[in-house]
Amino acid sequence: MRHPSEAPPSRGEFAATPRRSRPVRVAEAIKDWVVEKGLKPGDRLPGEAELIARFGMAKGTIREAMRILQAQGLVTTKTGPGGGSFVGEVSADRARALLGNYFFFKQVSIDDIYQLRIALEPELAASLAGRLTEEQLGALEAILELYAAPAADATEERDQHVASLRFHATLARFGSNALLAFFVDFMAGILTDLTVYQRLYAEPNLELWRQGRSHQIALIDALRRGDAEAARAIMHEHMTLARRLMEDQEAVVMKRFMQD
Amino acid sequence: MRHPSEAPPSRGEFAATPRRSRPVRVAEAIKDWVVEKGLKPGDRLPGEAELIARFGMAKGTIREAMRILQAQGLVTTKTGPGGGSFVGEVSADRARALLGNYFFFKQVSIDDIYQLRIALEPELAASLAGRLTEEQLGALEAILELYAAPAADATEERDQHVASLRFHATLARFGSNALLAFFVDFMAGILTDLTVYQRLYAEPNLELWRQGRSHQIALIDALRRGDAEAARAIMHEHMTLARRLMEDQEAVVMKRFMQD
DNA sequence: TGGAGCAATTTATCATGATCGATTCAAGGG
DNA sequence: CCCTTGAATCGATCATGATAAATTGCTCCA
Repeated sequence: MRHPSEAPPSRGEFAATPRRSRPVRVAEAIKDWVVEKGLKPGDRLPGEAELIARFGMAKGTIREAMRILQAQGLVTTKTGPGGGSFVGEVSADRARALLGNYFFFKQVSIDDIYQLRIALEPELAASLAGRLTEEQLGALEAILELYAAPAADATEERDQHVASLRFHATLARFGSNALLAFFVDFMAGILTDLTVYQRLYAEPNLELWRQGRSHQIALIDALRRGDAEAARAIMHEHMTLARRLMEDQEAVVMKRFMQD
Repeated sequence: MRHPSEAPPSRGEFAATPRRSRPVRVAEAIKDWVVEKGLKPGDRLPGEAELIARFGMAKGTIREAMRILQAQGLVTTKTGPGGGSFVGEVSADRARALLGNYFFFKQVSIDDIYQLRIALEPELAASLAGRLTEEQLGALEAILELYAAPAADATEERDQHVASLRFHATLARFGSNALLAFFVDFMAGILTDLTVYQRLYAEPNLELWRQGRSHQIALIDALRRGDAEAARAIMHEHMTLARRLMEDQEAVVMKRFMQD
């Protein structure tokens, strides 16, 4: 950039704040630009070459800036003709992974998770009563079929618990409150990871299976009837039961990066 | 969600799966390496030069990988002697910003936020009853002093609301449940941004000021006394009041990137 | 003549390596 | 005590080539 080809047209904002590195500043400039222009997911961003010209910076710098935006899930980029960078909606999976990183070094106990589930899941259930299509109710019932019979061994038990958590995650995704849906889904995700990677729920537990399943059957019924208060009460009991049965388990903490 | 079927196969070396770009693969390798070694925040990572040698890749590739990890808040990097890259704990601010990106294109109404606040904040208040030091209680009371008198104009009104939200954010940070604390803090952050950037709470509202303040005073008292149920009830009433007064406001949605 | 398949071209991003600049800390000299 | 100097390390640039994918266009057979 110390060359005659230097072209600093729209760099007035940068010169003032050399505090952060250039790629970071470029990334933020692009973010602001997207907001300003009101671009939507799928819209094209300028290509590498144009950005290089626009910012008057080297290719590597621009590429690092795009990596930042990619890592945050804000843009996706394709190679080839017609390729380039595009505005991308942050996926729920990526958001969960990024948030999971935050909790990596924090101490989060099973009981912490259940304190939240008890507060949130009944609210979610109540808000969905009478608002689900038959197709959606059918999807929930299909998940229930995955553990129609008690588990025979530890492996089967684990799979059933993952399926059971998918029941809650699915319910969450049906919700119209994106915030509530995400939080519930996030916690189901944590528990799924713990189940799969940390051998949580290692012991088959007939009592949890029987009562949990009957709760979920009753819940679907209440949702179909549109009985919000019943749905809330059932979910509350369901969560309270699960928490009680979890008390035996060790207070495992999060100790792994959730993958994108 | 991740299922056992898509568990990482033989990702021992990179050449096997060129599905994702090299920088991404390097970043994940470093993540895994950190987990494997059980490194803690502040621990040193290999320098650029060593990573170049270790992975046999070009400097730019390594740098892009580090940018990815920096964007996720997982590493920080310093120049100069003794510099290099270090494992970094993801800050709450960054986590809020990253999660905020997820909701950027989602429709989130004020009512959605309050549905969650009503469910969570009382729970937080109850869990903190009798668990705060006098210093912490003093910090809360200090915030209260910032709006001891009703606001005179719109600007003052806005500042008072930001301070009021900081009351909730501060309370959240005192909590021992990191999950609950983050969620409450996150929503206070959203409302703060809406207040500052979108002229929410534009009209001085004497009723909200009077009742809100008396609620918070009563809440501090209950917290000091260690009366969990009273704290829960007061916070619930406080949130319900706020939601009711919010119903007049338009159902503004999130439309801006929260800054890092 | 038509068109299905395949290879060459085109247009992007992706990756490399050499080189120079900027920043930081710490040790010595005024 | 300041403050210059120097070494270590990341930061940025440039030129060049590699790789990937959509398009073009050509061949060849029915």
